[in-house]
Amino acid sequence: MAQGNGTAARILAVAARKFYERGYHGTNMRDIAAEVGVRAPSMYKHFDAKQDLLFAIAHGVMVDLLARGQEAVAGVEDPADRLRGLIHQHVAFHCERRFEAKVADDQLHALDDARQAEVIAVRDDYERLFRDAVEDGAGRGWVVPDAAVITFAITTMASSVTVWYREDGRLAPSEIAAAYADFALRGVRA
Amino acid sequence: MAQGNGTAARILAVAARKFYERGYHGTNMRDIAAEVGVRAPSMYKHFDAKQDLLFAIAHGVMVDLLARGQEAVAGVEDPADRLRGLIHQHVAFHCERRFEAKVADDQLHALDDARQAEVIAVRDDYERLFRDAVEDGAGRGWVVPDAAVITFAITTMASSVTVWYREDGRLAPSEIAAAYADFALRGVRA
DNA sequence: TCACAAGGCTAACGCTCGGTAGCCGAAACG
DNA sequence: CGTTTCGGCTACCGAGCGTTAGCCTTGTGA
Repeated sequence: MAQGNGTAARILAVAARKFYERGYHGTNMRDIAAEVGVRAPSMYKHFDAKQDLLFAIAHGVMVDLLARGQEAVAGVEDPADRLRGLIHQHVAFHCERRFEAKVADDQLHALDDARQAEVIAVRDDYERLFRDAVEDGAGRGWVVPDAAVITFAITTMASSVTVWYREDGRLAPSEIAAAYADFALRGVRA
Repeated sequence: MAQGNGTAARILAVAARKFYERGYHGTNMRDIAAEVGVRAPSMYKHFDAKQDLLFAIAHGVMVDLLARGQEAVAGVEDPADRLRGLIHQHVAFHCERRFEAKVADDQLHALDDARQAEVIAVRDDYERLFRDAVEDGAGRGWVVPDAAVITFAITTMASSVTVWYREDGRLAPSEIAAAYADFALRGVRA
């Protein structure tokens, strides 16, 4: 989420959690406002429409995710190292920002076509980081029956931490990330 | 979906696809009715409330899934064979009934507590089939840092076909199922 | 000091939604 | 052959929704 404790940032933080819990259409502006500590009309001083909240959340988290993914692979040659770094970063990120991340995964259908396409374009760039690593690996003898299928399997599996991760849970994000990375890498390497 | 071409069955089939595409709260009764070829009030001759549609879809698909899972492991001793059979059946099922299956995964929040609990109870029984296989495997030297985490990773990954599988696609359900099962089994075995 | 911008508030609008009331034709059944 | 059931329909209701209008207080800068 955008930094800061300003009202706009708090609105986005609350909206992300509500959209995560009940979906975009299952959440109303009055509920968000109440939890922010404000009345619904006041939110329109910060955002023009409810859909802008969803777009800000989904687009913002995808842009951050892409940037972190690009950092993770920068200068790394070996595809196994690249894939491991990507998975590790992906899982840790999805633990720490699980509300926004899951909203960006599941609630895009509520955006109009143009904005949905804008978010998806960023997501496609991000997924390409994974697919490139998998395809490079396939060229070096990994077991990859279908690069798209395997790539999607890995990212989906790694995203699933958004469902169950808890800050006060038994496992730290980096432990979970390591477990997933190990699992996936064993899965593709002969 | 329940068999038959009766109006009730057609309502459920359309509702499942609409809930899949736009979510429960993003779908209205008039839209479902229009696609069934009927007016909204007529649907109340078959179901008492909108939520009953969601429950019928989610509970129905989970009950069927559990039954098929139990068949898949019946009489199979080796945990690797059991896990492979479970994944194979899970993936094929999620291809063939992707609308209902994804609705049962993602839309439970829209059910009241009692019905949500009822669906979750069936889902828990189903997941236990997988966890038992993973734990048995862990007892035989598989690489399982955390049985719950690995089990959830496998089922989530295998469920993800609901997002992209197409009936007219390049890969048949059983091919996809085999790819996932291979990947997962390599992931857990030393 | 005073104008203005920022950011709260209350009141309320117009629309959409899930659901109900009640009518009607056709099929099933005694 | 009459009657009941089934499953459509139209008309409509009441609630809740996103959003707007317009007012007021507070802080800021000329």
